[in-house]
Amino acid sequence: MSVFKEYLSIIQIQLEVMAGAGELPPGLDFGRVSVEPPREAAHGDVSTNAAMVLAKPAQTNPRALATALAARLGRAEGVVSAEVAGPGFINLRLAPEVWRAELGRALEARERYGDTDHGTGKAPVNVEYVSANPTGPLHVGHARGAVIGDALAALLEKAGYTVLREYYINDAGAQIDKLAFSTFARYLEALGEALTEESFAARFPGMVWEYRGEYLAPVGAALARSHGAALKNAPPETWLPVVRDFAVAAMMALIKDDLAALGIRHDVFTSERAIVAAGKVDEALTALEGAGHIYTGVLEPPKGMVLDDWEPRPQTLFRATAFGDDVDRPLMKSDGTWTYFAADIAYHWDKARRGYLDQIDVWGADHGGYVKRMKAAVSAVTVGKGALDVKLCQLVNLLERGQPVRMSKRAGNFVTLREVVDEVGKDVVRFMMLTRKNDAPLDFDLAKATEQSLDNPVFYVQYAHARAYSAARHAKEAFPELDLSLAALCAADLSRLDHRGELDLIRSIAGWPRQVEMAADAHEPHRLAFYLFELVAAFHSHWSKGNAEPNLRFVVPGDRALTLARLALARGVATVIASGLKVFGVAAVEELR
RNA sequence: GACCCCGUAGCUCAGCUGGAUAGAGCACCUGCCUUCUAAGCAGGUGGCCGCAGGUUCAAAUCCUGCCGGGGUCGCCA
Repeated sequence: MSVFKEYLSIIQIQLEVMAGAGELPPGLDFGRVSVEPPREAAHGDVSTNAAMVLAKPAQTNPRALATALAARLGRAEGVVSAEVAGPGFINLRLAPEVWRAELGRALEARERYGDTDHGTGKAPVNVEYVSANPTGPLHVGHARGAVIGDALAALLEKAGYTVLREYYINDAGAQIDKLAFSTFARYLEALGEALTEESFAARFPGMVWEYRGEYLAPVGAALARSHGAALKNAPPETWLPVVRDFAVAAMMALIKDDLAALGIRHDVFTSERAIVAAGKVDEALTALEGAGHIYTGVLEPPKGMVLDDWEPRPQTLFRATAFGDDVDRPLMKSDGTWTYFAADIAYHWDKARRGYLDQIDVWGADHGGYVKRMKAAVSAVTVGKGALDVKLCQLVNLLERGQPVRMSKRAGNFVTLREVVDEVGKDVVRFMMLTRKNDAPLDFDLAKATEQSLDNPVFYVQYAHARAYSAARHAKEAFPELDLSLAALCAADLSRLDHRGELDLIRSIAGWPRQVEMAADAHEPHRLAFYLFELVAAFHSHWSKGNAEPNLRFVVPGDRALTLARLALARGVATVIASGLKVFGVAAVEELR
């Protein structure tokens, strides 16, 4: 339990007492009462809005209620002072022991510090991310969704939720046929029959050679090795299913390798084709039909757009408008096969049926137009019990010293995720992807990402972690026999930490559990990056005070007890950094090179 | 035309489930290395929070309407 939650509960108890004494009407809802650090540190340690949110329902004025409550809180354990301020805030100043005790808890918890039971007992959460089409290697845009999804999953787990990480393989549809044809071209090439764009078009009328990248060459060669020339002169009907499966398997292997290089893992890979083949689309849609959410109708063309080939046509439609969407959405193509949306409904229905009513999808921003209908669908298939949150990831602008790196997927020379990871390392890629909120565009400068300076937040944070351990190494020189085990640090006399900068640092550390909870509630892992940045800045700042005032250094020759206490503080900072970096999947190093 | 995202310091962005005097980095200016890592720190300059209304004790935050940038728009995935 964080310090803030602890005092929230103390405040609630005092409010109950006041209600019992007739000072407040019975049955008030304390749900909006919050306890947080005041914006200005000068105002105190923790602040509550209790009087302001309860004044109206209690039919009193905020300052009067605040005064009465503050009088009681002033007598609570650990409270040094309780003051009414502004329109009715109550600012509490807590005894240093309260904060020092929290530092002790952080040390004992180690990387698990900040873990909460916030999500314990709640519905398990399904986080779906990456879900790139298996038609080629991942590029940097995919990396963003991958990292955000992975970090969000870890964050939710830290907050006590049960989480399943899932990847939806879009292995059905026209794109996959194009992949198969493109692979077949490479197969012919491997057999000595290199195609040109013209000969490809002549041989496969109506099909374009979509995926021209070199990465399919080894797949074509492997196909030639395993099937020889057997497919060479067969008609497409014969080889298509074979090549399709072969190519998809090869692409998924490629993608999983790319993900592994980034340290991303999934618990479950679900195939779109398997969903369709298992009849789940029919099942899901039958359920929707039974509920009256499906009908045959004619859609209006979108206004303000020119669509030459628009023909009004009766279609099978999902009544998405009943669930907040703008128009009803088609489920069946004119050739009688399901639309992508229909399969996706079945997929989300399947997730819900597996027990995941709480679903999160991480998508690229180009899918923004799809959000409402999918939320509508989840709402419909779960009969209102489920909820879908969609995190849209904006573009990543890849830069090299401020200049855009050209990316052209068509020419087949787009910058792959693998290239970027090889150049700057997975930790850097991961952290950088989390330094912006998902719906803001992200500039990713390859040169800055490897710089060791304040420009590079990854370095700045890791540097602080390394510094904390560096202090311990130096302490070993001053006190060769000093026991620096975690147990010894936990047993340190923390009351020696009484400098303002030290107490500020402890308060920052103590804010970590609250940050985790807020970030988890908002489904926004990037918030932790900003918090870590602030914590680390405070640490560097305090550290540097030792330059001018040697008595503030972490290692104080001649005072082993003080040194031990300060090393405990440094370790506390390192603990929170490690705890945060673990959520991000980034290594916390003890030494920089 | 509709829908979604964005608009905060010269630049890149936090803050947005309403709270006190709106923050950080970069850039620019001024300081600090016989030193536990100066790979850093301290200070300064810099704001009609896109515009206009509304709700509220309280609005950068919520609502409405505009303006500007991006994305998407039946049988692509």
